[in-house]
Amino acid sequence: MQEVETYEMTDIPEYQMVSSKAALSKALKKCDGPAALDFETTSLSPADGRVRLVSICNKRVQILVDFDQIRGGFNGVAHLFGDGEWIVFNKGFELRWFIAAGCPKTRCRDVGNLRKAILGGGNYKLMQLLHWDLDIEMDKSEQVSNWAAAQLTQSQLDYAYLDADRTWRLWNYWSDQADADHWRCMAMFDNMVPAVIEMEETGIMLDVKQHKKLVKHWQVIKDEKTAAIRDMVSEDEVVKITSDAQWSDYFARNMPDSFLKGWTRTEKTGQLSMRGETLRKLAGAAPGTPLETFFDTLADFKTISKYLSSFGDSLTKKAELTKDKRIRARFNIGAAKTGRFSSSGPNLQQIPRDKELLGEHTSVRKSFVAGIGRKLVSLDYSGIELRVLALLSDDDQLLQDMVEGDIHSEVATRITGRTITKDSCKTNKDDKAARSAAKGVSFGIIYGSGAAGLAVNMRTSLDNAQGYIDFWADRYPNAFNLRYEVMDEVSRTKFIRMVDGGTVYMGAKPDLPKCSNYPVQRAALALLARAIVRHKHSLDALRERGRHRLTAFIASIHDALIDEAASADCEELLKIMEDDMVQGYLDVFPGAPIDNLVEGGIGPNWGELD
DNA sequence: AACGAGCGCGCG
DNA sequence: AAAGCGCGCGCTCGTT
Repeated sequence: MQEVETYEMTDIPEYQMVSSKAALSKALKKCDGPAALDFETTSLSPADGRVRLVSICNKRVQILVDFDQIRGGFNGVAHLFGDGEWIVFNKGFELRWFIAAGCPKTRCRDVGNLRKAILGGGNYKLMQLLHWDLDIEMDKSEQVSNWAAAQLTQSQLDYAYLDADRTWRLWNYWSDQADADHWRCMAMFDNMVPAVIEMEETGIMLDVKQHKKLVKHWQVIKDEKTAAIRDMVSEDEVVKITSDAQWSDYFARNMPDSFLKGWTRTEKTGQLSMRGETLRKLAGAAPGTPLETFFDTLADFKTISKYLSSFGDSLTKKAELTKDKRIRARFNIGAAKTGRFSSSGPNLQQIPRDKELLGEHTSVRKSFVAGIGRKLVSLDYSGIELRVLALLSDDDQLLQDMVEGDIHSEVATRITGRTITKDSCKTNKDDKAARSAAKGVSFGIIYGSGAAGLAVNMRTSLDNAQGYIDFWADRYPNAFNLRYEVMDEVSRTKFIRMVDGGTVYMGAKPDLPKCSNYPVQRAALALLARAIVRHKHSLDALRERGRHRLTAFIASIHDALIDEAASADCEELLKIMEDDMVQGYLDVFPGAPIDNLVEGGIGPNWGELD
């Protein structure tokens, strides 16, 4: 309490209160160019709240508007903002309120996105940026105060105005450093906001009954595994079977040094690693012994526990919180350093693929369904990172192998010396293993791996790994050399310039090997961004003409788009989506080959799309 | 009780 | 000179 009262008035810049439509109109006209804008609202969502205050700040105008003083409130005057250019932080928030007020075309630009265009992505709060960029400390204690109160306190008003002031200063700071390409990149991020709002508001339906059945089954398995483990190790020896640290202590106490010697250790604390992969390896090293059973059972337990804690009741509960049983996750634009999206609350980008789980086919994605009378429509860019690598590095051989066939089979064929195809992998186990190894090599190369890393990851000798790399570098010299060009650029400039015009700052002492994949990952994001914007426009145009009334954009997962639509509309929608994705790719790589670029289909749920 | 570090693991 | 990228989240455990 005391701290809030000692607020220093000298810190508050001067601003005018505006409480009439006429005064607001006059002030907005006076802005004459971009101005920072910030809302204080009575709730986080337009569905159950209203805009109480807007603060506006640029060189000419510094005002705070109380919409409770204006007839019709914010919604009655929102159209007055139609001519302006509004600088905001977290555009998704402000734009939602403009959309709800019937003004979806209001021009908002996100200062966070300008920063991302220059430094690279991240998921930051305004307070952090003010601290890092302007060395300003902000008191956010009023942020959650009651913005519906009849009489707002002076402290609330000052707080509300300050946000616009700070946003404006941040905007000036970053505009001064932006070049034309940075502005182009900022627009790429900004333009995705309407599509993201649609995805976040629509959500994806969970078949709660189906999912509960699945979770119940997992629970039975977990109970079995728990009992089996407890038969072998009592509570006296390991109190908590979910504790990796306790298992580490237990094995350190009970196993001979010869056994412990080869056990992988954790990075920071040097404990015995309890990764599933490590446990499986230990099991494999003791065939036919109780130890094999034990390590396998512990690994099984960890797997099923992961599914239960990450993809079990937490998803059901999220769905049951809503009336329509839909899960509404967030899609955070430019949240990754490379500019990729992240997803949170829940993270829909990490829902398990269908697979054999402990000996039986398991599909979590089947729990994510289309509504009644509807289907899901989904397309992926196929092998987009390798394709992008070929295009960025101008590697004709890699491009040809990507476009004309199956690159992993191609590499496998060259490495083994015998012809391997996707078909031959279906019948020949060795071919399948060789193709999988080839895949490992190509991904290793994309991620800038050396022979040592590749050897560990592929569980092969250093010589073998080096041989693979040599082969790859020989066949795809331009693609292979891209990493050296990127590292050279970073060591000279500390920045990487991306295909969309943005730059990524790698720090004063850049970690060179880390960044060789950044331009590739970023280019894949850039073409997805173009596809997202195009697709949103396509859907809006259809719906404005009264068609596709039930169609909605519901998700984007790195290289994929997902829609939900009335069954009768799906075939047409699939074609539209395909076109939007192809054109998005061509926006970034004009004239590039489009053969076999996208794949996917239509289905009743996320697990069955064909 | 709240928080951060460390670990592990799901996805592209 | 080196050298496998990018996320979010659940859990445990020590600290405050």
